Amino acid sequence: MQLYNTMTRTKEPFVSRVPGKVAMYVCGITAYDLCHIGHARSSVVFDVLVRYLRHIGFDVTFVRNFTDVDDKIIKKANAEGTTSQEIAERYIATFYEDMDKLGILRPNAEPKATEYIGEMASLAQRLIDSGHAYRTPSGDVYFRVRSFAGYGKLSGRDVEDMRSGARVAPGEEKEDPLDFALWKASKPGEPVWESPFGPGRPGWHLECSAMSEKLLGMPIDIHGGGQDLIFPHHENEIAQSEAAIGGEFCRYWVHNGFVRINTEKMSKSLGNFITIRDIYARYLPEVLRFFLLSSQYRSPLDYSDQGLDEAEKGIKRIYTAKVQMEQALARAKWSETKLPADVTEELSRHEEGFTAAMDDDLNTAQAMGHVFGLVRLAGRLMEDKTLVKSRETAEVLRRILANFAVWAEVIGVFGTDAAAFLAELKACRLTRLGIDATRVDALVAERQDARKAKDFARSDAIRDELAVLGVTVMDTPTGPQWDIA
RNA sequence: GGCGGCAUAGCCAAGUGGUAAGGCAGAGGUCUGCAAAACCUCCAUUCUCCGGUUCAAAUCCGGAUGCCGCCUCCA
Repeated sequence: MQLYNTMTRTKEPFVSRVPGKVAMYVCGITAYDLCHIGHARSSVVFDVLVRYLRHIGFDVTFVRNFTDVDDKIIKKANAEGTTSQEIAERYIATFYEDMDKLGILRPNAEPKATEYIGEMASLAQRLIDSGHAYRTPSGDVYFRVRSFAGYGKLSGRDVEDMRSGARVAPGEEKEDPLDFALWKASKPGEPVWESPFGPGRPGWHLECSAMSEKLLGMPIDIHGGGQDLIFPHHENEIAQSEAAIGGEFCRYWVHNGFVRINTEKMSKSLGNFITIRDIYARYLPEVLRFFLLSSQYRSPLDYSDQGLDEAEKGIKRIYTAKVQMEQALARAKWSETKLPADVTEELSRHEEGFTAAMDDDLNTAQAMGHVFGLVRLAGRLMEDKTLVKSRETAEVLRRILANFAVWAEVIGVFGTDAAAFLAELKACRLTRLGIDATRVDALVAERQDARKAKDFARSDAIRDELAVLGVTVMDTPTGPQWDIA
C-alpha cells in the first residue's frame, strides 16, 4: 500500500523493515481530561490503519502510550488535592469507556510513562555521555539541539531561522533557547523519581523515544499522531532517539488532520472542543465513527451536527440494505434466470475499488463510495421481481454480504447485527428528538383499525398527525411499522 | 516574521495530465388506497481568479485572493 510520509512529504509504497511484520507506535493521550472528537479521529484513523495492515497480511505490533506524568496532570491533581496517579487513572478509565464504544481495538502494549522512568533516565544518560545532552546546576537535563545535525528535518524547519525567532526566550540555564528538557529537577508539589542526575521527573518527549525503543526496537516502521505533534514533539523524539542510537528512528511518519469547528482547530487551549461523550448523548458511537471516516484522514474535518445527521442517514441506508439482503436470501425456491453480464462486472469493480482506495493512503472516503455502489447494486437486483428470485442473484447478494463482513472488520463500521443496529438507532433518535413511542404506537394502532375499516380519511388524518410528531408509518405485508422521518 | 496546507455542485466529499466517484438535500417516475423504504432518471461543459506549459490540466508551473495550521501545551 501507499502511505503518505510526513518526513518526505510524499506518498511512498509501504515496505516494512522486517518482511511481514510491522512495528507501529502512536502517541496516545495525556490523561488529564475527557477526550474530544479530535482524539476520536486520531484513534479511529490509526485503528483503521492497524486493521488494514493486518487485513493485507502484516503481523502488526501496535504500541500506544499514556502520558501519566505531565504539567497539566500535576496542576489538576494539586487543584483537586489528589495525586497525579489518581487523575491519570481516572482519565485513562474514561478514555477506555469512550474508545471501546467507538470500536477501537486495544493495542498490543499500552505503556505508561511512569512505568518506564528507568529507561528514560538511562536514555538521558546515554545522551549526556555522548555529548548530546547536559546537566544544569539546578539538576535539569537538556538536549543540546545544535549537536544533532538533522534537527528540523521532519517539520521542515531550519535551526538558524528558529534561533532568530523572537518568540523563543532563553530558559534560565539552557545553553541555547532551542534546547529542550529531558529531565526536570524536582519541585515542591510534583511527583518525583530518583535518577543518576538527582531527583526529578522526565520531560514529555523522552517517554516515546524510550518506550518505542524498549518495546519495538529500532527503527520502528510507523509512528503516528495528530499533525500538531509534528513540532516540537516528534522532531524532538527524532533528535533524542537518533542521537542516542546513531541510526534511523522511524521509517514512516503518519499524521492525521484536525477536527475543526467553524473552520477552526478543535483544541483544549481554544476551548472549542466537543467531548466524545457529548456526541454519545445524541448519536450512536458507530455514527461518529462513520462520520470520522467520511473524509480522508489527512484533510481537515469540519464537525457539524449536519455532518453527523448525514452520517447517520448513510449508515442507516447500509444497514437497511443488509436487512433487505438477508430477507431476500431467506427465499426457499430459486429460479434459473440469468443475470445481465454487467452485474458481475460492477460487483468486481467495487470490490477492487474498495481495496485500491484503502491501498492509496487509506482513502476511506473513496472506499465508502464503493460500499454504496454495492448497496445500489443489491437494491437494483432485489427490486426486479424476476431477478430477485434468481439463484444467481442469491449468489451475488451472498458475495456482497461477504464483502461487507470483511470490510466491516477493516473499517470497523456496519459490522454489527443489522436489525439490532436499526432498533438501537431508532431508540437513540426517539430520545434525541423527544418522541413518545407509546403515544406513537397507540396512534399507529388506531390508524390500522381505521384502515381495516377502509376509513382512509381517518387513517390519513392520523398519518398527518404522526408526521407532525416526526414519524412516518410504513404499511408492510406483516403489518404497519413506523420510523422517525 | 519563518515554514506548511487547503480552495471541486445547495451542503459534505473523492479525484495529482486524458476529459468531474460517492453521500445528503432537491425534482420527476416505478411501487402504494395514500404513504414510506427501495429502485430508475435528472441535478458541476466545469473544479476561487488571472496568466503559462501541453495534442490534452481540477490535476503541472507562475501570480493574485481567501481560509487554515505549525513556530508554546495540544490528537
